[in-house]
Amino acid sequence: MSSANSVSHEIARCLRNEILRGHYRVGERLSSERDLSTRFAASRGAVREALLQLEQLGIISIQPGGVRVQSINSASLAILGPLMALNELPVGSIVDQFLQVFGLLTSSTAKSSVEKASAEQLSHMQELVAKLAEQSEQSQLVQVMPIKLLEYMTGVDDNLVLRLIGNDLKEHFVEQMLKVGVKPQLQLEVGPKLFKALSLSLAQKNGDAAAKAFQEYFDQLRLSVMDALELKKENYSQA
Amino acid sequence: MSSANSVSHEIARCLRNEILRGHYRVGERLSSERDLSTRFAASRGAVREALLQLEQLGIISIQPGGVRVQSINSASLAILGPLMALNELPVGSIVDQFLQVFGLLTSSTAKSSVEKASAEQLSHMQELVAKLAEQSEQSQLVQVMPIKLLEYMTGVDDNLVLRLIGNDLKEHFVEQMLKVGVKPQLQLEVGPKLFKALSLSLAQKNGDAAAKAFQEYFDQLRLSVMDALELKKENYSQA
DNA sequence: CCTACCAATTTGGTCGGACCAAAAACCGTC
DNA sequence: GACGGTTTTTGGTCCGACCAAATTGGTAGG
Repeated sequence: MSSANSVSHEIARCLRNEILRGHYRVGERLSSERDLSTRFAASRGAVREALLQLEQLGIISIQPGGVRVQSINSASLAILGPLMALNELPVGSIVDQFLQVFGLLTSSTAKSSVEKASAEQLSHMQELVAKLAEQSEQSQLVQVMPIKLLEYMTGVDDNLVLRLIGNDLKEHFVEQMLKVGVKPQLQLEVGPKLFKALSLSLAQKNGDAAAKAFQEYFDQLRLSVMDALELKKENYSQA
Repeated sequence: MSSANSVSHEIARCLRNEILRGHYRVGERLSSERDLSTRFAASRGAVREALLQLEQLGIISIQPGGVRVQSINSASLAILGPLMALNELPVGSIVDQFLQVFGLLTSSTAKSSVEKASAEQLSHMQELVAKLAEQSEQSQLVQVMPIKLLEYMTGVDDNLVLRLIGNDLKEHFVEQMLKVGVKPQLQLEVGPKLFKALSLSLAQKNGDAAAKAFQEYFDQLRLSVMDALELKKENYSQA
């Protein structure tokens, strides 16, 4: 990112959270730029830049006469991150939905990439999978997700639309999960099972098999993440 | 949208197109805000607001010392629209990729919504399908895509992540295709086939069947759209 | 009492000039 | 040719001002 600590970004963050938390009703007018500049003890220019960001996120609509709050349902994908970062703990349902979609896209990418891959690329994927399998045997590292492999597959698939969605999804989510410190406890056999299935599907250049392997993996991951979230939640309520 | 005809938006549009057209190399420095304000005969404030928009799109990075161009691969999903609107005719490969992903997400939505739907919702979907089938028999209207049905299914599914992706995808694409005037000539039996399959899957509350129906429909649609694009392309090169 | 219309006010959009801190560019030195 | 310090450039912010469009509020008419 750029200067995320600038005044305008700070104002944007604040207003964004207020809106996401439901402090305003849909269609309601926000304070005027001048009032906001007073409230935040900032110049009107800074406020304008902040509002412009929120407009790009699709949560407000700037028009002569006033700034109006829009429904989150009509927002841009980029609000996902802020939405999940709202509370100390992301809302479970959204995380679940996220993993569902992410799994879907990942499976599709896997299928496509395996089918498109050259012999050379296939063997490189094999290498990556082997390395992952090795690591997973030695230690249950932070490395819950075979990100490297995924990125490589994304490159092979070369579907810009898919890549762009992945950008927004990853950027605003993965880091968020890591920050919260959710460490899903996958069943021990889930990882190796994925790698074995992947290795096989690569050897056979079977895209559907690769897709299915990822799909099953993500289903397990979803369950684990939800469990981990539950656990965290209890800890919070105790503290 | 808001005041899309404002100076700052106009500057943003111009610079955006330049970047997307590859007038700058990745990492290259853009002109300074002051120089840009001279070039566009605008105030520095307007230029700043324009740059801020491009930053939100993820195609530039603003930092003290200079504005740098970023790779489109690391951009946000929101550049899809502008990317396709670059030339009179959108690039075929992107349209293809788009329809691929859109079909995938639609199928997923269909599956989920059918499985989640209440009896009431199911019957409403049946109605919509019936209405569509009726229309498709009478006339080959503009109505290539059962948008109404899709929106309703999205509502039933109630997956925010999916909905947000859909927002960005639809907003920037569907209107674009309509503007260009691409009218895919679907095989006559494709539409009715979809409706029949959908109706059946609804009656049986079979999500997988609904998903499959949409998948096949989109596969056909993809082919038709690509053909239509080819045709348009030839017309252009003749003119 | 409600409606339609008109004026005053508010609001966003733009401009110009100014200052600061950080980064980049430059240049002399070793 | 490489290093370190100075100068310049660049983004970040602020202030005050003007315009046009939208909102608001009051007024006259039904």
